[in-house]
Amino acid sequence: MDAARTLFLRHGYAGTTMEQIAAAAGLTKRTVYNNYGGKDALFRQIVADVLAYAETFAHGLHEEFTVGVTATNLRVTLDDLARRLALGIVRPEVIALRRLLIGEARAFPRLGAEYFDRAPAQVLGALALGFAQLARRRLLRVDNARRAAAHFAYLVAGELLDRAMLVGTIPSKAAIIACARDGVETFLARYGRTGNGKRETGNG
Amino acid sequence: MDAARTLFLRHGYAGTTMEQIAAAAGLTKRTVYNNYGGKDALFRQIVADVLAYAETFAHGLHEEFTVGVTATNLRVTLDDLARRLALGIVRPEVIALRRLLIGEARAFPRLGAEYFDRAPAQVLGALALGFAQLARRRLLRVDNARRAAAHFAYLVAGELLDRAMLVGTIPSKAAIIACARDGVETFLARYGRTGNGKRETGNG
DNA sequence: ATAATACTTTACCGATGAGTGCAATATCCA
DNA sequence: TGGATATTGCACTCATCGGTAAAGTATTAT
Repeated sequence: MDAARTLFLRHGYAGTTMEQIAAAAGLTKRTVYNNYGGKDALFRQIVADVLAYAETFAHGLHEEFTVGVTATNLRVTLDDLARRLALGIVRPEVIALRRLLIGEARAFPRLGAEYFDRAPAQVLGALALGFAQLARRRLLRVDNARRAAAHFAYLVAGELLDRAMLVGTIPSKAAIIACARDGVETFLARYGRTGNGKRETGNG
Repeated sequence: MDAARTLFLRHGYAGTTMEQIAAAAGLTKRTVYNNYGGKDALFRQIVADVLAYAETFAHGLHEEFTVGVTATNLRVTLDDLARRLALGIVRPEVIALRRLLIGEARAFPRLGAEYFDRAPAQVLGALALGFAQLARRRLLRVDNARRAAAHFAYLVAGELLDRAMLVGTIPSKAAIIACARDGVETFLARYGRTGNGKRETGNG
């Protein structure tokens, strides 16, 4: 399984042969067929495993996100959250998985949607939950928590993600952190209560 | 060429055979080989053509973007720009092209980067140019025009694009317009001069 | 020891599809 | 009409790769 996951992520579905998988695993093609029942099933199982792992990342974001947040440390909390989010999204394995799922979307039409529901959507859900809580505590001004979550996520990582998906190169850590911080800046300009952001918006 | 483009975008590179292309074009496989020299060359040429077309869309955004903009119509101008941008990005052909390039990134490593440079980067460049002009005319407060352009673009279309890429479904026009308008809202909260981003309630 | 199970080896099948050779035929232009 | 060029039809090669067959070999439990 480890061998298959590595090979699929590195060389894609069509670019990986069952013999390569068997060789990398120290097994024989026949054994792989006996245990995992064909390339399709093997691939699906591996994707399912990776998705389960990706889900834990999404849930991990919710931890320590709302507890202990005050008006004074809100910005630094969001900065930290944004940095973790951006660094998590543009990780090479994540990009490889996304590219893999998009590339095999015709052969496996369900997997892309399943990934979206179990990773990005979970992240957005966790963010929305947190923002709603912060809004209830008057630390943010959020009318539509879900929309705010999307704005946060794609402000912070949208460009990096898009570029990484198309170009295939992972941006530098410094660039990621800069994007994250500036994304929070814009986020707080709209959703922060006056006094949180660097500047205030004309409130009506 | 038309036949090949359609087939490649619809069924992918590996999912399209030279015979299908020839049949769709009313030609013979042999003739296609005589004129276009193999599947690789044909594919590259088609992508090049589509990229040239995509570039015109990017440049088209710059038109009527800065001229005639005043403090009073800034918001509606940006709303219109955002709507055009979002509608342009999530068009089925665009999504299909992006998925195609990502899927074939291993066979054609350059094409993804070339697409990024000729379409999204051109859009970001045009936006940055326009925002810089508007900042010079004191209609926006933009410190980093390039970053502002990225924020604008991915606020407006980031989530739609990401979802479309993974799930493969095109969002409804109403959803696109709502995203565009709310993205402008957040954009103006940071980059608008006080008095432009007035209404932060009653979205959707 | 013995029987059941799992793994290995090697060879093979079948399908697919890119690309080619070549002679016959159509099309076009002067 | 004649000659150059483009197109066709068809059979063919070559390579890849998923998947299978069958017989032999290790492992393990009882």
